[in-house]
This record gives sequence, C-alpha cells and structure tokens, in this order.
Amino acid sequence: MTGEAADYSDTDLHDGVGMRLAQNGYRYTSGRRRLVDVIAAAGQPVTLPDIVVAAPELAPSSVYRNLDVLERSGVVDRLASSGDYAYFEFAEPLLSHHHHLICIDCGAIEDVRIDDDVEELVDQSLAEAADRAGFTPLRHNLDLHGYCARCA
Amino acid sequence: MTGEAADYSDTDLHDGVGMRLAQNGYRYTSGRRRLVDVIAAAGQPVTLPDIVVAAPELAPSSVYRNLDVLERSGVVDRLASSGDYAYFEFAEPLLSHHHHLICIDCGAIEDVRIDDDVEELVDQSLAEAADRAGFTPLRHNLDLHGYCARCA
DNA sequence: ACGATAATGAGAGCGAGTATCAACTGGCAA
DNA sequence: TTGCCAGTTGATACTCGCTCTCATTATCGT
Repeated sequence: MTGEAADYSDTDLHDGVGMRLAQNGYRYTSGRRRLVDVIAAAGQPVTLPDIVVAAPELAPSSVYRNLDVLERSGVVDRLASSGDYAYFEFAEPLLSHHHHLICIDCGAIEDVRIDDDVEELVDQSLAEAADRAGFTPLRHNLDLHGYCARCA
Repeated sequence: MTGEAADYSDTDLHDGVGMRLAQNGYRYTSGRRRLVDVIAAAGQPVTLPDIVVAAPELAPSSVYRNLDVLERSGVVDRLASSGDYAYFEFAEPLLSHHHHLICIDCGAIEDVRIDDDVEELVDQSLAEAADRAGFTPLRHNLDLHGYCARCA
C-alpha cells in the first residue's frame, strides 16, 4: 500500500492530508482517503485512468473533484502535460523535492532526485534571470525528456 | 517583424524552415510563411489566440494543422501547459537553448537563458539520474514558476 | 498549360475535464 | 436518539481546445 517514494508512514501521510484538508474546511472522507492511498501506492505521478483502474469503486467525476480539492489544500500537484491526461502527485511538503523523467513515446513519468549542490546552483541562476525580468520566483520545474526503459 | 529572440535574419529563418519542411515532404506555402512570421515577431511562446489576433486571415484549423506540420519537421516545439491553450515556439536549432518563466496567475510564458556552466552541471546530474533508471535522455526542460511583472 | 499531389478552411466530431443538482452522509447540539 | 445542516457524492449534461473530414483550391514538376 505504501509507495516507495513516500517519506511518511501510512498514518503520518493520512494525518498530514487530513490536517491540510481540515485547514481548508474540507472533510477527509473515505473516498478521499482511498484516493490518497492509490496515489501513495503508485509511487509516481498518476493519471485518472491509473486511479480508476486501481480503484474502480471511485467515480471519475468525484475523483476529478477530489483531486481539485487536494490540489487546493496543497496535498497534490497537477503536472503540466502535453499528453491526453493530466498527471497528479503529492505536493512538495509531502514528497521531497525531485524532478521527472518523461518518456516522449509512452508518456510515462518517473521521479528522480539530483544533487543538492546542483539544485542550489539552478535556483541561484534562475533567481538572477527572474530578477532581470521583474519576475517573482516561487518554485522551479526540471524535466528530462527521452525514452524510458521499456520504450528505448 | 523580426523577434528579438531570433538568432537569424528573416531570410535565414525562412530558408531554414523551408529546408526542414522540404526534407519532410512538405511545401512552404504563404500561410505557413505567415505563421512563421507571427511566431518570430512574438519573440516568445505563443498560443492559438495570439496567432489569430496577430494574423486574422489565418484559419484556426489551418493554423493548428500547420503547427503540427512544423512540429513534425522540427521547426516548432509544443510546450506542455496546464492552462487552456498550448504554447508554441521555435525548436532548439532555430532558437538557442533557453528556459521559461511561467506566470502561475496569467499563464504567460517568457524566455530566459542561464549560465552555460550551470546548464552543463544540470545535464550531467540528470544524465546520472537517468542512467540509474535505465532512461535514455534527449533534452531537458527547466521552468521557473512564479508571478510575472504584471501580476506580481 | 497540364496533371498530380499537397494544402486550405468551414464545419462536424472527439474527448478530457467541469458544472449541475438531487440524493446522501457524517458531525453536532439539544 | 432525533433532527439539522453543511459538506459530499455520482450520474449526467455541458464546455471547449483541438482534431478530423472533405470538397475546393493552390503549388510544384514536367
């Protein structure tokens, strides 16, 4: 049930999610708990089909609505995608900072982490560039596009 | 007419585009030339509305089809977006390597460049991470999310 | 010019995601 | 327990960016 990418135990994860939902005036219902379990079990970004295949008892319309609720509560991030379906994964406080390997053939997305030193240099360089453009930086996004192990 | 981000003169740009289209069995028609001009004039990633506002004589359906043709020919890149419209800009050989400032409020995308040294470090770190995952890297994508000068 | 082939554009169609709304659930107070 | 009420659910209708269709038109090679 626990995805390898999660830095928390199941109970800690649910506690954290429940707290964030409560802070935003939402309830942590069984359906939302199931949804969180599915995302945690995947251990990588998931699409709507991924979710309903893993939990057919969840209604698609409710899944979309609850992903939105989780996103508003800072539990989940929606990844920009050029494919058919949007990808979702836990937001940064629940998942340590990382980046994505994106397969340009099958569209699969996998998490990777890189050196903190490099990470810091990137942030520094981007901050300078942003400053020059009058841009207020919040977070960066680093993806590697190529072919995954299966499609290579 | 010439966008400041273009590294080529108008004639060089059109020559390059024409060559790439020809290599893929496509013709460089006046509509496609007009489309290329609009993208070049923008000097930053553009959406379909941007294009038809700048060139109302271009039919939306033809613009979409031609953006696809240009993408297949390696002239244009489609940027993954979480907003309503997809963004398009010239592909790497026609535009020097750069990254994007993405406004999380209005969705506008601006080009930025960072140090070559940092760029190289990033590629190196990502290559190592990719290798560990059996992933074949092609290119990387680095975006900074935040608020643009107008929305700050 | 002529013929073959690619391109055009208006509109129909597709599909991921969203809005709607009546039925339902769970927490809380008395 | 009982009733109340705000939040939730899920089937369905709907939106809208984008693609497909196809008859017409433009472009290239000869």
